[in-house]
Amino acid sequence: MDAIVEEKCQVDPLAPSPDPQTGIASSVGVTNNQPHLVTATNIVHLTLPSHTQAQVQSVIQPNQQSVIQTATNLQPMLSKGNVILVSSKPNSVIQTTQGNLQTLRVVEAGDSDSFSEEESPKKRRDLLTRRPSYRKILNDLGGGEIAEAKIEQTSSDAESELSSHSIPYHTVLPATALQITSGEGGQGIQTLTMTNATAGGAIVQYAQGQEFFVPVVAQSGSISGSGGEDQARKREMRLLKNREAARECRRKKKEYIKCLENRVAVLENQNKALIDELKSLKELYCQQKNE
DNA sequence: CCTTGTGCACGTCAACCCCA
DNA sequence: TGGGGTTGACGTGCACAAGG
Repeated sequence: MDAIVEEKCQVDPLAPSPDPQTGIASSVGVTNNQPHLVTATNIVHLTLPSHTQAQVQSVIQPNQQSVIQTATNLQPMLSKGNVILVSSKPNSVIQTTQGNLQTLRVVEAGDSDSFSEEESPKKRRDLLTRRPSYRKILNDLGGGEIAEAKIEQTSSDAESELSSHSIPYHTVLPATALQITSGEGGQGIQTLTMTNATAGGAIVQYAQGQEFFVPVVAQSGSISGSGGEDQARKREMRLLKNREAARECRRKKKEYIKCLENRVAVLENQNKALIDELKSLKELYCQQKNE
């Protein structure tokens, strides 16, 4: 049975510069027995040769110590000689619910992602002071493709509606809501809601939050094209895109906050485990001292 | 049942950033 | 350097719970 490492939050959003090059895929590996690492959207699968399965919650950060937290004891997986590369930071921890801190041999994961002294001051300052956008964070998380594809599709929908007019010009949308059918046998009836009806047209919104812009129909059947109306149309397009962008931004922000909360939980557990370990080491030390 | 407070999602504006 | 993307700020509407 393979061990599965599930990444809930791979990159610390507060890290100065979550370099895409230092993502989990490039920073985790095992040299012995050639385990297999696969990254998918938000999930990292770490396949190890051992016959164990572990659910792992981890926070792996490019410039900080990293934590891998498991629900089961990882001891059988991490046989002697295995190496986990956790970014370039030493002192990373694998923590289990049993409180077992796994001993790791941490090696350098390469210098390409490290902060070289020769880094240009400007770039360096940027990396230190600017918080990355949610987009970058999500890209680093690996989920950005979906979000971006959605945006792209939505905006291209709007543009293609404007340019190619896949909705016939003579289509009249008299109500504020109507239904269309799609699919076979009339399955998938969708409700269209018209919002923001203006002189330039109306935004038509249907089920799952997707929208497109329907230009107003002139008597002649052509899109009204005077300068003022063109301005209005451009404005509607801008508003539509910004509306969609704001929605996406909020979604990313929520994800970002979840990520932070997740990290807090993991770090709290790590802290607790380290305190326990320190305590037990102290006790051990005292015992040996008294002998 | 009505009012009030709270949380959430949304739309819009404006400032900033990035890239061609 | 202009256009477009991103995101903080602000206002609004809606849903829901609590209290009178």
